[in-house]
Amino acid sequence: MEQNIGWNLSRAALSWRHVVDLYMSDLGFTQSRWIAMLHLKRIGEGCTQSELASNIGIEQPSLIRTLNQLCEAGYLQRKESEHDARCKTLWFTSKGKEVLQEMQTIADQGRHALLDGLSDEQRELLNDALLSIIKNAQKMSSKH
Amino acid sequence: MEQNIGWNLSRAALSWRHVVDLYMSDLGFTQSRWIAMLHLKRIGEGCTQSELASNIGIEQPSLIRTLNQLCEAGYLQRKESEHDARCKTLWFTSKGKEVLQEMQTIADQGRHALLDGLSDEQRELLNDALLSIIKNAQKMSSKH
DNA sequence: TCATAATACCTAGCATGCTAACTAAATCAG
DNA sequence: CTGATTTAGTTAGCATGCTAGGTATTATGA
Repeated sequence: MEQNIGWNLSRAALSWRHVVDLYMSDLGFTQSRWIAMLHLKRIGEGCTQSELASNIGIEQPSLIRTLNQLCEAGYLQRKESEHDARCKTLWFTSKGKEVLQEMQTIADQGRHALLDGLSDEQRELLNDALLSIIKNAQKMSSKH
Repeated sequence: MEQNIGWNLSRAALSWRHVVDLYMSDLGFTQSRWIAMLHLKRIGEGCTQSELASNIGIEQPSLIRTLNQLCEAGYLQRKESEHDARCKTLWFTSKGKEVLQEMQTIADQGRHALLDGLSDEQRELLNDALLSIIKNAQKMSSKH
């Protein structure tokens, strides 16, 4: 039973992503794009790409592909930084600002439905267990 | 806090995979290849590709790429089925049989380390929560 | 029996994470 | 000041899941 826990983790994460993608597809967003948009909103426009990547917890190259798509789709804009010629800062377009609220609503609804049947306590225990696994993984990766 | 649970799920699953890949890389296996090998061992040589995919819980095209790699690397062999010309059956090579035991050991060690700090009860609750999410996701996907 | 549906395998291409390695710019150290 | 290191952004390519769609074979049903 416990032998499947890693696989179940993987399946649960994939299922979650597919459901979010399904619900966001009406808006034209996938999970990674939605995550990037909401994190940018949270830390504030004008941050650099590497700041956003670090805030989300992914590597820069993973983020750049997503940013390219969001810029192409007209939700974001890159601007050269005035202080540091290496940096580019990120800004919402007006189109981008418009979808933020609706995106948040859909994400909340999806999460609500996916966690249906789990008590508040169970959700908390789940989250704690996930954080514990992430922490253990970091330790193990850095040792290797 | 609860807002991050989906993202934490995703990070935990990815971290898990990367740790397994790290430990398996000495053997030349990645998570998906290891999963395919162990599931085949469990259900028995001679099954068809679609049986294995269904047993693992992935779609056929996802499995086929992995099987190609395992066959190329000399761990598995495909044979035409005698009863049904559409099917191919899967068999371990002697090289494949040799690594099975070691693979299982490494996987067990990795899981042990990743779950370090979680009690038996917490592990069970985690697993239950994951299964619940997977079930909810299936319901939601089929409705759309 | 013969057309239609279902099944098995496969290819092609998307989505998303990663590492490796490049360029340009800033910073630091001798 | 100049060479070495660090940082930001990028491209290239691997790993893995998926769906869509094609081909061959089997099963089904009128």
